[in-house]
Amino acid sequence: MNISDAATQTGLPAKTIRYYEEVGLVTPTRNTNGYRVFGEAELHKLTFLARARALGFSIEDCRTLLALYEDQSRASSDVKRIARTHLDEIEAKIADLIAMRDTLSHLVQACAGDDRPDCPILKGIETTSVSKA
Amino acid sequence: MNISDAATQTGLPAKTIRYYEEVGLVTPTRNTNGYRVFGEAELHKLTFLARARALGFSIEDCRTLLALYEDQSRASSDVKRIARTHLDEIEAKIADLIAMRDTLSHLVQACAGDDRPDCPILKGIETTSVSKA
DNA sequence: CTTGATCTTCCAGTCACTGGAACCTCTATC
DNA sequence: GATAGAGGTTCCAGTGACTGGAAGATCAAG
Repeated sequence: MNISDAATQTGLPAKTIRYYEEVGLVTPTRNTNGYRVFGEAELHKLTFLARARALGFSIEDCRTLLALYEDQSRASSDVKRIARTHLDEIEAKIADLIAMRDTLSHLVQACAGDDRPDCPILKGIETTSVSKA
Repeated sequence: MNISDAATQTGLPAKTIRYYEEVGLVTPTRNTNGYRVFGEAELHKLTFLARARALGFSIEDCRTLLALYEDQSRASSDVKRIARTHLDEIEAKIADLIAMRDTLSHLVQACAGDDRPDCPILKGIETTSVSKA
């Protein structure tokens, strides 16, 4: 299986797959012509990576998760710790974004949005701070 | 006022202030010794930038907002359009993160997190996809 | 044999900083 | 005047995770 088929199968761009090889996440074999060949195992890994990335795990987290995924004697606590940490980061980001959204949506609502120069948004940016929870 | 005072006043790192000058957002004058000098106006701009960045506006958005902020004949609709677009992006990010969080928190809850290798998180990454709203 | 699609590598750019090196300037103390 | 330390300057490189594009090899079809 060539790279474009692997891309189609996994939903990842070919460029991204090459990048994953570059950083050592996958190691497809090579044909005599130099083309990458993706077998079952590599395809499986790529799918795993695509899903883990979609869940927001960093490349380094993915590297660790992939190692645990392949290690039949892993402890599930190792996986859970990584996931929990990541979950906390996601929660923190959500909280940040919600604070931003709340502040900004108030400002947007207060702005007439017409031809006049008077603008509560600009005034708000001048004076309002985003209050983190 | 030197850069470290400006940094203290605005809450921005000195490095960041230098960067803002590099990209043309502020233009402090210079002392005979080459040190940057920040007056009222530049300090005001830096504060505005710090707040706008805290609201998640990009540097390019900040550039536009700053121009509008300084333009006494601006139309508030120009500002509102930028803010609304940004607000939509924030909403989209929140939705993405919430989808991630929901998927991931289910997996974390399902995982025993002990010494055994059986791990619903890894299984979940294998099979679950993040469902966007 | 030619065309066009697909593959390869390599380099540069993205965004908004951040770290660090090398060097200059100011202020205070001896 | 020498010196130490704090603070300023520039410039270069790195971050994360790709992404775009150039230049060139290879393949499949007609």
